[in-house]
Amino acid sequence: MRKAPPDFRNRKRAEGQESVLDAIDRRILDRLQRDSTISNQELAEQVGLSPPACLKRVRALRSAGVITRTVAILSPEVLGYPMLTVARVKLELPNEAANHAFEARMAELPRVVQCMTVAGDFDYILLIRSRDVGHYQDFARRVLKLAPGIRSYTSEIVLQVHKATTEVPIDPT
Amino acid sequence: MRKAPPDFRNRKRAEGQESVLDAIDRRILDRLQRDSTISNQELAEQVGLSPPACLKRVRALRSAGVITRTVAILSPEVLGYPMLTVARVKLELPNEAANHAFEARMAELPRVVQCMTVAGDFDYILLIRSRDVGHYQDFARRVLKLAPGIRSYTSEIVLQVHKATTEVPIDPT
DNA sequence: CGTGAAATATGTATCGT
DNA sequence: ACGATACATATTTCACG
Repeated sequence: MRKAPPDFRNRKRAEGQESVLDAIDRRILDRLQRDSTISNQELAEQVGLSPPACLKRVRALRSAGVITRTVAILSPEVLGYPMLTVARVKLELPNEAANHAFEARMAELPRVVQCMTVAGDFDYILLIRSRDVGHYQDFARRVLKLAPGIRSYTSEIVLQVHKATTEVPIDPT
Repeated sequence: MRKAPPDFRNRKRAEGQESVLDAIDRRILDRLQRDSTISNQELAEQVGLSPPACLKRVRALRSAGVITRTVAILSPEVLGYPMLTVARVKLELPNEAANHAFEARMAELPRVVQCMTVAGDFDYILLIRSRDVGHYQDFARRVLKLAPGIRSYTSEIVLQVHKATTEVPIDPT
């Protein structure tokens, strides 16, 4: 009972095709993931299409889920969250209920910007935004120490972010 | 001979003020970091301003560096990069030249989506996008094993991304 | 997919508070 | 200094070939 669009346009697929995106689609995506403030006119010109044709493709790319969303990226520093920490969490028991509870908790905390499971230790890796060290310590105590089913955790303070891109490789690199 | 706006509007600052953003600015940022496809008209209505006044604020927020950029977020899965890996790298000698060379190398590799230095071990943490396990192994051999000055590295395969937001906390949480 | 026209949004100027 | 109204310009978007 799936309802989402199963694939992108009626291009050749199901043949083990690697991608259903043609060169123009890739150029559109390349531009938009760098800067989506450009007008559709400008974009159309850059990719060699008329504005309506370009717009149709962008909309198709959206509804197909290739473009998941379009957002403004804000400066954490200016907004008072200059600190970034990588935390690793180990649960007591990796059972379904405990995992789900933990993930739901992380989902609702704005300071947790990333939460993922990694192979090997049945661990979570978190990226956490904080105002300062005290603010982080507060978070660690409130959320990590007291959270149900947490066995242990480690924190690593990020000294410098050298690269943090939202871009996904497009060309067959 | 400065030309860029030295600070954000002529609000009260230099008084050790924590922030120069008022409630309306925060509402603008809140909307735009969730979805920047809304028109300025719609945004203006939502924040209770006239379209020109709203536009002026958005532009000011941009040139002040509060909004750093506006981008389309693409689906790594659809684009053929479903795999995410966290790598930790330890350099032989944490000298200036080696660090800079490594950071420059990471900056130019599209598959490296994040690169940061963490306290404690003078280490790097990388987040790497790959097509599959073989593709990552290839990367690890070419980039991590053979990179000059690398002492050791570990890789952790991300099984599931539960949360990955580009949003920064706005309200005084 | 392109062209042309209608609908809509953006951007500017000016005035008022 | 900031916002609102009104007007001009530009872009988005629809219908059609």
